[in-house]
Amino acid sequence: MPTNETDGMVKSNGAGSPRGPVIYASDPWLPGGPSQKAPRQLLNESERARLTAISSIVCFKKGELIYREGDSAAAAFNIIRGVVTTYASGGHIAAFLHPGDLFGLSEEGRYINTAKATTAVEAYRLPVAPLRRILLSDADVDSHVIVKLCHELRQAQRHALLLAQKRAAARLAMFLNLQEHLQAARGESTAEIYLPMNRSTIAEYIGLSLATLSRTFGSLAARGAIAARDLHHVKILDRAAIRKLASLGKGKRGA
Amino acid sequence: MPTNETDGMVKSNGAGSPRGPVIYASDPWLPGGPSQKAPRQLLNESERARLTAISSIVCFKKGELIYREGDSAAAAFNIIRGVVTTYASGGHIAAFLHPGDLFGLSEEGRYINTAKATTAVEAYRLPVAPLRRILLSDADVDSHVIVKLCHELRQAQRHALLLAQKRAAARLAMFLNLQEHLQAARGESTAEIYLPMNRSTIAEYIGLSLATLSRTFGSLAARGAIAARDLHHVKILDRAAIRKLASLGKGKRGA
DNA sequence: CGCTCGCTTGAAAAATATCAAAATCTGTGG
DNA sequence: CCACAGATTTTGATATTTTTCAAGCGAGCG
Repeated sequence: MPTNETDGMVKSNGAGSPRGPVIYASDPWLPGGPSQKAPRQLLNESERARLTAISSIVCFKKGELIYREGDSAAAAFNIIRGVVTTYASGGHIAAFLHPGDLFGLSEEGRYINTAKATTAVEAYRLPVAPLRRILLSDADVDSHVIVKLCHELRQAQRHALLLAQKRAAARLAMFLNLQEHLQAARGESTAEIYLPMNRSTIAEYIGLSLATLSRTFGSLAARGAIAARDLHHVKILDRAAIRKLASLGKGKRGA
Repeated sequence: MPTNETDGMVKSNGAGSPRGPVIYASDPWLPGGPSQKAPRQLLNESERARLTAISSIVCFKKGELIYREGDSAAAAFNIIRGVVTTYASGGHIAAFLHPGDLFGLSEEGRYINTAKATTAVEAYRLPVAPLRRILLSDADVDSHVIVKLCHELRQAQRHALLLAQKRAAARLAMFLNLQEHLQAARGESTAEIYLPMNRSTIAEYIGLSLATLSRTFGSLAARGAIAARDLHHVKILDRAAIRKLASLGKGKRGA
């Protein structure tokens, strides 16, 4: 068994299941506070129906490996519920994926990164062969893929922007902003920021040591900028402070 | 005059000019040393002819601003000669663009970043209106755009990977590797790495202060890992050392 | 010639990494 | 529901690294 990519428990795609694959893409980076603007669903009914026909639903337990870099890519996934983390070669974290996100795509024959379930995950599993047939035959889906890629590109660029910050507090502030905007883009409440991943995962994502990240959380809380209900729920108390940290690294440098 | 986007000197698109727009995309991240594998041209003759028909050739002087974030996007560009640097909002550097690269695209109505000529630049200028017509009418070009976007996405992810490194030497080593691979992908010689941008630009790109970057260059040279012919030409002497630095941050941590 | 701009170098200060121990959380089994 | 074991997170002390501020150097240019 070269991969455990099929290890996820398979549920029948029957009654009571969601209505079919959903792909969201919208620009979550609106200036100012997060907006509740509804995300844009990229697939129309007919496209969704065709994708549903070839898909099954799989579940992964928290922490479970979904696929490993280099495994031959048998399927792509579309998240229904939960959060997935992808790791680039070298062990660094490439992205956090949420419901509506698509992953396991954009490789040629083999997966180019490793995917792990950060929380319990439920997802559509889309076998590549039929998926490719659909993509090739439908020009509309093609253009949706373009939109999705632009979306991911912006994400990656924001990640780079975050990592280019020199101060730990600036990185964490940008990270929190990012999560909040993504939440808003998904149509979820932004009363509180939900951080499904654990501290070491965040530390890796924003390029800090675990100890420094912990201290930085503490320092922001001590300053009254944020309040942590528990390890996975943070509230921004002083938005101006967070924004200032995030925008130009503690506001020392002139704009 | 809301934008100087048309300030570049316009050359007649006549005899002696290159044969038409060229878009390259290939995976420059082949393991091991750089390869001389030829880059893949994405456009066929007919596509190129149609793009040529709507394009003019423009030139920009070294340091000249090509367009600014927020300007209304009148045209995209395809580089013939020279290097362009794009700046994300906040002044951070998003990417370095080379001949065969396309930029000024993937915005909606307005440019989302700022582009500046890092060296003297010659480029095809593709007005958006006719360009859009071509893209909409041609499914093939569509799929080429997808390939190109995947390419840019990988680039951005590598940039993030680079920035996630904690030690300055590791970042610089990754940067040099990256430039070398890109050179190889473009079919240029890799006897020497050409760095068209100045030191502060590199410093921004890899998220270090100018002083630290300078010291790190010096330190790598002192260790015999690299040799700098001048500020824009570097040779890797000890490839193993560079690779070790680039792969796991000085090799302290187990794989 | 004197200028500015870009790069290097120096010294001190600040920030972060590292190593290690204590505290807290999570999930499991009784 | 409680107690326990293992994993995760916080906190502490110290060592490195990087930033910062400032001064020098050199090339290109008016």
